[in-house]
Amino acid sequence: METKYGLEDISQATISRMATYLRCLTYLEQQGTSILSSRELASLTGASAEQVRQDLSVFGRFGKRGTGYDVVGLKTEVEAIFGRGVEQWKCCIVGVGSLGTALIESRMVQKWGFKYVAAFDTDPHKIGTRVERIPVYSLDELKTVVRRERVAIGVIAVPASSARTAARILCEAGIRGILNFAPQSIKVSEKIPVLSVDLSQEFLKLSFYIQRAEQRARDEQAQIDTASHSE
Amino acid sequence: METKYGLEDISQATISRMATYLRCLTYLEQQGTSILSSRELASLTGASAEQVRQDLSVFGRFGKRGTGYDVVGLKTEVEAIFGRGVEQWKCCIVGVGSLGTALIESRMVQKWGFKYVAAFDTDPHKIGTRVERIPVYSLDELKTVVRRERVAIGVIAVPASSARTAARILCEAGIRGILNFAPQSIKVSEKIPVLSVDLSQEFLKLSFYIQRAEQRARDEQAQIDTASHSE
DNA sequence: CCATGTGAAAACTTTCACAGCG
DNA sequence: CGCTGTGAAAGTTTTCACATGG
Repeated sequence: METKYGLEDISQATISRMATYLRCLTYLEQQGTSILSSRELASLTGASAEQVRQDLSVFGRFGKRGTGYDVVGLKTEVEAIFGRGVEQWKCCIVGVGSLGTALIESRMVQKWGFKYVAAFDTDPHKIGTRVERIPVYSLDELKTVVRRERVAIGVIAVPASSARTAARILCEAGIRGILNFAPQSIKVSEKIPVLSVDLSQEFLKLSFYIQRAEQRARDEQAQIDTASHSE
Repeated sequence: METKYGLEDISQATISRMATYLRCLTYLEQQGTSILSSRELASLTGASAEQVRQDLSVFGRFGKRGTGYDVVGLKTEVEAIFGRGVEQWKCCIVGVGSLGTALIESRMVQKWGFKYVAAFDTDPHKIGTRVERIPVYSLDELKTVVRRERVAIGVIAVPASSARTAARILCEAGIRGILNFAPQSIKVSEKIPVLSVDLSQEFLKLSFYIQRAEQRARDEQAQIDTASHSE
């Protein structure tokens, strides 16, 4: 039951893959699968089998040689790595626009031990209402509420122009980490982790990959044409 | 004006940073900044100055030695790299739940040359309505509409259990790329790029970083305590 | 003199190959 | 015998150092 690991020197890529493994393990558990090999987990997640083993070995030895991994056991270990069981992560949302509302409504997050306890906005029409039972407060109340409720994670879902102000207030309130959905890079104290997700950037990246894929297809076609021509 | 580049062998990390540079350049253009150095762009984006120069050098030589980069000129070049100007990217959304609606309502995407032209759902109450002027069709009509409108990008915003079906239908309709917001890995033909964004995974990652940051802080504090004790 | 652009070194990540164990 | 766990090799990315040119 020892899950001893120095939390340092673990690459972002490893953490991303660990999160993906966890999602797959949950799915497999629901399916009733009890044992799986690194190869199977690899093919489900798009990684290589060696990479799966390497990633897991950073945190401990969870498998049985000759057999593989116990799905439930490994899932429990990976959940522990992500802090599940240690605590219920209380979250708040700053910005109750369509994205903020969507984030609250998508209950995805509850499944992993996260829980929204408050939302904040500057719009007087929204203040005092509730979104899925979560009360919407004025931004002025943020510090008080975050401190009182001991909110751990602040989710920024405001326009880019207000993002930095939101981050500053959250930090002053003693937030422990920030998830930023505004298309604006955020700088706070080194001690507060900030993770930014820029949805429009994903569209840009995809359009690049599309162009590249289509360019490759054209190149291949050209090669086939040349080959058949020289026959 | 030459923007010649082999679109191959460019790392995902470089593309992500390029998208971030583009966001900053747009911001700087609005601010009225006309010239900037690699160092300034680096500090705005969190990369290093060398990395900025290395990234840009993959695509061409856009700067003036001793001076820096012309904001508008560089922005135009980077936009071209992402396919801006080449075409208006037509998008469709599969799944008009809160996330799908939020994606349509957040106009962020229009700014970069993307445009929603259709949405699809299986809910009879939604079919025939409009979300921000975008018509909602039945999923059965997807192939016809995507082909007719020559939709380039399909955005999946359905629950995990329906994601693969959605992807399959999109591919059959001749979509050129997929942006997947469902917490489910998607496998399609090698030729169709798929980019997945799993929001709940971001929460998990953040909780890991919070634990690590707090562990570090405790370790540092312990060292200070030890040091002062041995005095 | 300044900041870019770029080979080369350092650091890091992934893959390989196989020892070790159920 | 099969699959994990792991050092070492191969490959990739980042940083360094400096030549180059406005």
